[in-house]
Amino acid sequence: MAKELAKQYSPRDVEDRIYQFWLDGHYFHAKLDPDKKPYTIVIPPPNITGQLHMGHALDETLQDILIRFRRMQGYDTLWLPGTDHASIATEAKIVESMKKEGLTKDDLGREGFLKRAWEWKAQYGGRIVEQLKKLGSSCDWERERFTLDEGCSRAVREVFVRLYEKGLIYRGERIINWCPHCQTSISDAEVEYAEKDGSFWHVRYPFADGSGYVELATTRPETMLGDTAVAVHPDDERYKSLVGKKLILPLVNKEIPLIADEYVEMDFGTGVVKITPAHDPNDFEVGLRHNLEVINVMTDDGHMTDDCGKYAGMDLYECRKAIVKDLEEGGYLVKVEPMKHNVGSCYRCHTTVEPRVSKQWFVKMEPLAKPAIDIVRDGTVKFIPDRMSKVYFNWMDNIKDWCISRQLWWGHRIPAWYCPDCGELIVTREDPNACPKCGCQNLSQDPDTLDTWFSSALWPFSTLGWPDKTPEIEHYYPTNTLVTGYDIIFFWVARMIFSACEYTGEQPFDTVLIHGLVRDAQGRKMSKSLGNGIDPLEIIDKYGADALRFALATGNSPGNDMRFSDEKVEASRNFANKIWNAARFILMNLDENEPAPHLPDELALEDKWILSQYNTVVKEVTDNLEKFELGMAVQKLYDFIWDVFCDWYIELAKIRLQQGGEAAKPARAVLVYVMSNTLKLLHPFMPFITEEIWQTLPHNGEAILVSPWPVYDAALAFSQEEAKMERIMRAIRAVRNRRSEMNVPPSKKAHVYIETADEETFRGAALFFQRLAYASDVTVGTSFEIPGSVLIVADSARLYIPMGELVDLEAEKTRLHKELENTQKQLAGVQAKLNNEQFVSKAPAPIVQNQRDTAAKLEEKIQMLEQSLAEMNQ
RNA sequence: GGGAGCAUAGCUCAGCUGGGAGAGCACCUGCCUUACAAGCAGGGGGUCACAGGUUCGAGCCCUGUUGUUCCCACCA
Repeated sequence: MAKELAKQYSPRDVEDRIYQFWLDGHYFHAKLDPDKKPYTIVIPPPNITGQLHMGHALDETLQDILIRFRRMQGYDTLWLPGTDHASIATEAKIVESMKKEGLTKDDLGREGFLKRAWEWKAQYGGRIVEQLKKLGSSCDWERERFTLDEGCSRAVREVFVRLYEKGLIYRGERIINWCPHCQTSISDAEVEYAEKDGSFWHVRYPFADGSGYVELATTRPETMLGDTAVAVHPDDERYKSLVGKKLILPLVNKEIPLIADEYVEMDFGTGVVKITPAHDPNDFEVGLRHNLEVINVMTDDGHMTDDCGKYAGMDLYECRKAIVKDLEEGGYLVKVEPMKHNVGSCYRCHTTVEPRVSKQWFVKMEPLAKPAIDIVRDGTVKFIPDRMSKVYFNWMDNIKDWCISRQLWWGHRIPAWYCPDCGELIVTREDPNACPKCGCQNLSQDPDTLDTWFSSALWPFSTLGWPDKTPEIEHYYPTNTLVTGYDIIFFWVARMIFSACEYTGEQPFDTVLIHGLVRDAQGRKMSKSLGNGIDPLEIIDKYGADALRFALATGNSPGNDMRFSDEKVEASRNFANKIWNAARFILMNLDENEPAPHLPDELALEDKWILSQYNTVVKEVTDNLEKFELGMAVQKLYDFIWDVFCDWYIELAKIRLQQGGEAAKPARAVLVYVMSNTLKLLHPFMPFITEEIWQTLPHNGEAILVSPWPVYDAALAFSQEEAKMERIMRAIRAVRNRRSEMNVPPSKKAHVYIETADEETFRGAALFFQRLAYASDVTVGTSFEIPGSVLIVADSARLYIPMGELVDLEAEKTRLHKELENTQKQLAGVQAKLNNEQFVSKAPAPIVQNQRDTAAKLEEKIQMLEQSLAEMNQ
């Protein structure tokens, strides 16, 4: 009985059903089986504010491929999913939604705000998770985590306290990056620099004693209100004698000193720099060296402070204009030059960040960085591709202290309390009731929260129960592979590595698989502002998740960006359809009681050939996957399934299938065997369609995703049969080729005479020629003389096809001459190599042998061509 | 200023430890050959950016040049 399948594969009818089937079977759930080797991946937790984009799609696809592969190989696999609370992004969203109701954070208060945030999380935080499922991600949803859940929060607290106790966390006034829009400090890593057009204002600062002035230049005139010195280089002859004199700060009319500091570059501009310790990192350092006053002129939301006189309350850019105008009117402005300079902006909201002195919490990085550098240098943690470790080293070698406090409410609150009476600072694992020093009970907790990345840094172990020694930590930690994009090596990967070294004493994972960005068809970064983003969900809807996954995996190599286009998905969709139809064909031909895949005792030549080819694919694909060469693995499967299995084997199998009876049995068995095992190899890449088809085919076991991964089988290596089959295939291609060149329609069949020394092989292949080379009849012999026939010379046979009226003897001669010449040229090339003493003695034996074989084939062909030409001339 | 990637067919890109120059799309020719026209068969098309070097042999390794993209640092 033939089972009926639709002519075209329809992912929509399959995917949700199959996914539910997997969920119902709890196949994704890690069983914590101590007898099995674990394989663990922790997901890069997407933001709860996130919408699935192509970057996620790629990231998830790669992880799912690895997890499914290892699961089938028999590992106890855990793919641990979860989401990130995304402090800045989420808080911004909540504030935004409150704004619509005319509410501010202060209106609601901290508690009210947090309540609202948790409500928002409950409503929308799961959206991204549902979207991940559409991709087919086989995460262990029963272990889903959230960076702000109880366990992760406990880990955060533990780490904070430990670092504090160790003296690696400190609080201090430092210059930090301030985002006036998000109204919080951000870390150095969170600033993006871009070159922008600006102006260079040249200004005169007069000496207090009226003895002239110095000229300096600035790109940010508004900061001059916070100037507390002007600096020159100590060796600068122009100014040496003037150092120590007082200058009048224009507009402010305050005296500031002219100081000497090596930081100043003599050759740049006028060699004079205004020093604003509160608003420039370098100036801050200068200020420390010279004990200068630090005057903050900017408010949290980017306006001038009340101390700024007439400029107070202006927004920075308003103020800049006003100051420039006043400088001009006061005769201080010398000139304005256009200038390109790098401006930092907030990675979340892209507002220009302002350097600003502020009291913040920092992690002392140097002691933490060292072990983290070593563990990568000694290979315990490997980056793929390797060059990414250079990016890592570069950052770690020049690491600066990490500003971890944020002036936000949504996040892990800093576990520090201040005593109003004695000023004691209390940092503890349990919330304190009273000051341990003076007993005061009126403690106040630090209002700040921690950088989101502080909790993400602990993700590989906080999710497994750390700091407790849970069975999960024991079994699944250290995890194995981390898959992520190169854009977050600093934010996340580096911080996980040093965190793991410090707190767990082990690497968080052994391999970091880095992928690139998914760009649009023109190679542009996908972005909201450009509106060129491609929605993975729309692609899934249109082409299916398998097609999307396949498109993302194909031609993708570690660390490199890739372009995404509809054409690519279409090609993948077509491939899915090809597989679907191959399955449909096989099913059409199966007996009602076809047994599960097994190999018959009697195998035909073509059976051995396909099994041998399949066997090679098993080996290579497994090998590729183990080496994280996913793009290569997928390419091999594509080629094998389409070009080898479908285009040749299925066509050859049709012969016996149509004969029916006993002849059909082994063909059916081999079809089912190769098909279902190839589906297994393809399953990590295209999970839905492979499961769907596998379930329809005769099979053992519950589901393909938990079926054993195929292994290389020496018993299936049939090299002689492969060689024989190749010979036949070459002859068939040669016939097709000739007929095509002569524009003979397929409907015009013709008798084919095969003249060969290897009669046995070709006699056995007679039906192949009928089926695949448009032969009406096939006669095999050692010598023929067929007048008025087309002559085709393959390397091991001459084929005559009588086609009377179509044959132009002279044209045939010319063609054969040309072919002879070409073949002779080829042979000459090969022989040149073989005659080279150096080549023969130095090249590896298999390479030399290969050249000898090629020469033999060419010689054989030349001989046949010459013979043919001689016969034609008679 | 420092570092990295990329440059292969008209387009997009594979090419793993050096030995066959490849795929998809596009193009041309012929086919509805009952699994698949989302298909089948055949075809054209490349100085592997340029110049040197190492090697029996280089798209691949080394040096330099050009073009291009990115990352880091940052001179006000």
